[in-house]
Amino acid sequence: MPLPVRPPRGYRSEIDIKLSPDPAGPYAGAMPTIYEVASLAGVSPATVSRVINGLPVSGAYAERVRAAATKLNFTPNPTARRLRRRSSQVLALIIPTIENPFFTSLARGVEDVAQGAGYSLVLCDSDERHDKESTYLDVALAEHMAGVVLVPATNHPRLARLLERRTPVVSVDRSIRGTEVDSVLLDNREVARSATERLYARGFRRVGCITGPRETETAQQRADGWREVFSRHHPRTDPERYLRHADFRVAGGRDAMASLLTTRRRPDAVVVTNNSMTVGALETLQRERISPAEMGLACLGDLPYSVLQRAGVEVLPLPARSLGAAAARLLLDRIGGAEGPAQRIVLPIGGGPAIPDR
Amino acid sequence: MPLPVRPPRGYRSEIDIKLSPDPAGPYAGAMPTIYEVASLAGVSPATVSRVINGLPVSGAYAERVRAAATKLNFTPNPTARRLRRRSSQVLALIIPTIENPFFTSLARGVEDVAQGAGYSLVLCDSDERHDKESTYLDVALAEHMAGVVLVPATNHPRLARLLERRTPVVSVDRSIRGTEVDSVLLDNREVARSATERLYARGFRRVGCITGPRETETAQQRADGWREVFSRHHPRTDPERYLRHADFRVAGGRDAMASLLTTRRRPDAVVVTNNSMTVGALETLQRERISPAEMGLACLGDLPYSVLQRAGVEVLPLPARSLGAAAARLLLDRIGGAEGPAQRIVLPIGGGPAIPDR
DNA sequence: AGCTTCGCAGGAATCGATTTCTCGGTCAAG
DNA sequence: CTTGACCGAGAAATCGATTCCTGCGAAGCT
Repeated sequence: MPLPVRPPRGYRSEIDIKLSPDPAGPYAGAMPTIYEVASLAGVSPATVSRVINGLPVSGAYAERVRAAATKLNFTPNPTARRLRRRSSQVLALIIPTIENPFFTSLARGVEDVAQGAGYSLVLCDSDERHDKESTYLDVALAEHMAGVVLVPATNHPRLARLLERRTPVVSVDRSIRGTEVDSVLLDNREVARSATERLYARGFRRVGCITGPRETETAQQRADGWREVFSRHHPRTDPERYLRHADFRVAGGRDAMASLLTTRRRPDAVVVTNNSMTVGALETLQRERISPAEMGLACLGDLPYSVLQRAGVEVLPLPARSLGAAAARLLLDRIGGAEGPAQRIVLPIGGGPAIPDR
Repeated sequence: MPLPVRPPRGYRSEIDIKLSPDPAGPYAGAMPTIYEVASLAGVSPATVSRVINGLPVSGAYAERVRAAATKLNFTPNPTARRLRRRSSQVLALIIPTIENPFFTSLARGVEDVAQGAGYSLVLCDSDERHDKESTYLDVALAEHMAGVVLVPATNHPRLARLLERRTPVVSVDRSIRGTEVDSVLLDNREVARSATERLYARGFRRVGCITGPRETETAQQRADGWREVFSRHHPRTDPERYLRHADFRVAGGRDAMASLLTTRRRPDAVVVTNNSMTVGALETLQRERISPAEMGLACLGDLPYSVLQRAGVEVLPLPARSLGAAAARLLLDRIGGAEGPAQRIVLPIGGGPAIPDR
């Protein structure tokens, strides 16, 4: 039985023909390689590789290889494999902040699916910054990641190089303009509409809105949904008087609410378009000793531990986990070779399955 | 000027001597390699490597290489580098759940430091499960990660193989028994003591305690701190009557509080040893319509957005971010080759710098 | 001037797996 | 019985960077 060309690592064969382990060497405790498995099984490394990857190998050989691999507790070195294959079993997930539970839920959704399909996940926090986002996209490229799930921090993430290399990218929660990329989104307009309706249904007379930055798509869509219902109730009032743009953070919500309170004929209820800003809005209300009856609040998105509910806030949970799961499934499809134009999946907001299970 | 031995990828040189780009080939859009840089600079790949890694190279050559690298926008392929060097610039952070803000803050702390030192971070969620934790540890091993920051899900994480390979591991928040591993911990006993004292200071007469699982070290230590103060106030009472073990989750806190309420001569205040259980405890109290004055609560750890504070809970914030940062610094020291016995860093709870800055 | 030393760049081996190519052997058809 | 197709395993190239080793040339020393 011929030995592999290269002596297995940790063995010396230059002068001694007899191969002997070198336990004092720098490789003590290292993982076995395919060469060691091949040598133990009395086959070539190529055959071991074939067995591992399920390529046709005659039964007897396959059995010997499997036995040897088990005995040595062999795991293929993912780095070597990645170098050769030019691809890996790793996905990147880039979120704007790990500290908002909405995104951690989304991350769970992605992870569940990735995990189930044998992929690892690298979680990256772009901190809502274009530069950090770009850096992580470069990392994904350099690391030959199999795909990227991206919650874009800006309207124009730097995807060009990634797409050139045909690395699948799926955007979640926010879409990307001008680039053909799959996306999984919420029906933001509908959620906002529904939140506004609920406040009117509860008897409030004039419902204002606090939304996110002007240039952010989700913020606009949610404001649009509110505006639609508002205008129906107050056809002769300019809705913009009752709309505030903030930054999707606690402090922004705080200030926006303070500003709304000073409005002439101020609103008696407010739709706040994300969870963090609602916390800020609540803070202002509590500071001003304004009760939930005097000023109704609706919040798009949830905060765990029912904080908001307890304060009398009308909460419209968003399916963050489903969003992540759907994005991951779409990404895996593309990685699996699915062709066709970029898809745009809009999740129903009422709960229910994200996309049909397979 | 001799050409490199291997023709650069994407070029053919078998029949034509003239090297010409092959834009239709499968490598369109691929990243440049060190061979291409070498060829453009008219030097050997070895020299390019030296320049990139800051090894001594004469000025003129170095300049040519740098120019070529810049022109081609060259980034060394981390996979190839990792294979050769048998190590990477990636850290793993394994936390029990991404959905507890305590751990996301901790993650931020780790990330800040890692990022600053040029390391990437892979965030893994063990879901408090031994098997998932083991899997991630195996991944860290196989991926040649530079080090691991671990919040152990169990008392005996399977670190053996990682340590054999001399991969540095730092445990955070919870320590590991019987294994020589650096750890960064909180003074759990002191935090609990302090929380208990505060409730007595506020005038409560009998302070009970809800802590985590019996076999969890942090749960024990925190219970010990409470027990110490309790026994000082009630020398002739068996503290165990006023102690409940739950599971560190919301439901556990809910049930434990319900159980405490039925105690003969029930407590008029309770120290709850983590944030999630406090939410559960609050739920029970609100369901029973028991006011904050009737039943005081203290919580070890924070929940963002001041939920707890608003409910009259005495909150003792824990320095999660510092914990993560300190762990990361310790890990980077070890990666940098720091020798010596395993360290055990206990952070002060009052805030202030985690460990002296350098 | 001759010899050693030293610095520095190139050649080639190397990391560990995958994959193409090659070739010996088997079987079927002529 | 010979020849061609085919199957399957081994040999070797390959992925892209690092690093050991060799050797050239310049500088220093006697």
